[in-house]
Amino acid sequence: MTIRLYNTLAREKQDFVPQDPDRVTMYVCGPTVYNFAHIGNARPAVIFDLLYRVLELHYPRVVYARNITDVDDKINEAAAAQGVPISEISGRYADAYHADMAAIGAALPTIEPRATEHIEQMIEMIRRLIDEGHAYEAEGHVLFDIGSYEKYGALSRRDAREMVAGSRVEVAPFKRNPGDFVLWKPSVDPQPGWDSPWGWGRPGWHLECSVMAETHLGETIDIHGGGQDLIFPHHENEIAQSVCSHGGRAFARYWLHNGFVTVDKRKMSKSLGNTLVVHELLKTHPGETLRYLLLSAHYRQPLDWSESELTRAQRTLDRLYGVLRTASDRFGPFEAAERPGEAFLDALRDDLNTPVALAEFNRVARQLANAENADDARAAAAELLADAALIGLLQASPDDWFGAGADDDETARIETLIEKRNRARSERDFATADAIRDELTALGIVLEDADGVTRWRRKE
RNA sequence: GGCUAGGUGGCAGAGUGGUUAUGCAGCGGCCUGCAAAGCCGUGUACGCCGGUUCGAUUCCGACCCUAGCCUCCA
Repeated sequence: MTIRLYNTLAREKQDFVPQDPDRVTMYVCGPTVYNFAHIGNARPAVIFDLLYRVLELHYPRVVYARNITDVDDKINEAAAAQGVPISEISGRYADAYHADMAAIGAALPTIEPRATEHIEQMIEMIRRLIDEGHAYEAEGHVLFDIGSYEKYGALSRRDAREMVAGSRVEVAPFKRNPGDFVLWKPSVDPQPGWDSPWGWGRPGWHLECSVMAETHLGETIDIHGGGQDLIFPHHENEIAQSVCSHGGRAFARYWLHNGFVTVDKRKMSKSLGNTLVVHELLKTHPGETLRYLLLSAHYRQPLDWSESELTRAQRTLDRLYGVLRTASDRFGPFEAAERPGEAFLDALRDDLNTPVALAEFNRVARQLANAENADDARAAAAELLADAALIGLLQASPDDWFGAGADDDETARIETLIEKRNRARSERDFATADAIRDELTALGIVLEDADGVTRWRRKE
């Protein structure tokens, strides 16, 4: 019954106890919209959306905020390179992000704040930090003084002093401490900017998440999620900004971090040139296949992406849809149960153990395949469909899944051939029947004769 | 160098101090005119070396290997 979550702050699984059970709050770092999302960006979207769905089953109100970073130097570069305003870049890729995430079943969050709509609140937070002695102005910049926050480094378990030695970048001369980070920086002409007490400029990247979380969720939030690479410095900095501008009160109570999607065991990155863009993957694979693969490993583990793994995910889904189709024809129609199965839910409540949940899912599917009467079939299907709805799989109709892409004319042609073949079969003219089947095979159509019915599916 | 995850059967991937994960592939069988689909059966896996224990893949220690963060990054 209890939801258990691995809290990076404590480095252990803990029982999840919300501050206010009537309003659970969750914030997840969203995309910087300067390009198409890659499959690594999709992982947190899918994982935290699933967590949100699980939480919704247990609490009357869950507020999930996931930001869109629409002011950032990378957006500026892309805009400059293409000679268009930054809003065109951020608008285009925010739309693409929404379309791609919808295709893999990751719903929109409750709130999707945009950085550019919170400049006023950002300036306000900076002002508070300066007033409290946590930030200082230097050469048009405003910097956070990490020396002013004793617990800096608690999340990443890093010592700020060591970072001097480890620092591989040149430190700006006006910083008091090499680890001090920018809250506000000056803009020059083509760059976007806003008026502020410190001159015309733009906010630092870390600031927006603190501000948007505060604006929409309050000072202390229940859950904060993001990729493991954000632990340092991004999340560390968020904590510093929020705690110091909130009179020392906690920022987030449970910190969750997803592992990376890798290619050939290496983290996907622009510099390695191994990014796989969701937009492209969707041209050759259904969104559910991408989703199944994303869920097949535990969210904190690395997930090595490959075409062969995608094929496996696809085959597993083919079997699940096949079982559902056959059972529906025999005993359907089916209706989903009100709640997913308990074993399935237990797996998800245990730090979102999706591999165990999927094992349970497959077990229920086998029960459905083995059902010998309508009651057993309906019971198994009800559970399977409720599980499927929660985890976002089997959301297509089996016929669409197997016949995807077939237009009406083609469907009619295929069915005519099937009728012809079945006439031949009933006359025991197997030579003709097999010739027709071969003809269909050549068209990429596979036939299945079962329960006195011939079903067909497209085979790639 | 500092910090953090990992190393499980052919592959992917959970988990556990002593008993079947699950999926994909393979093999055998049932079913089928033959197939396909589905179902049933099948494989003594837990990096290496020590230690604790009646018993360790699971706990402890050392070692080897891999990836990640320390710089923008999901």
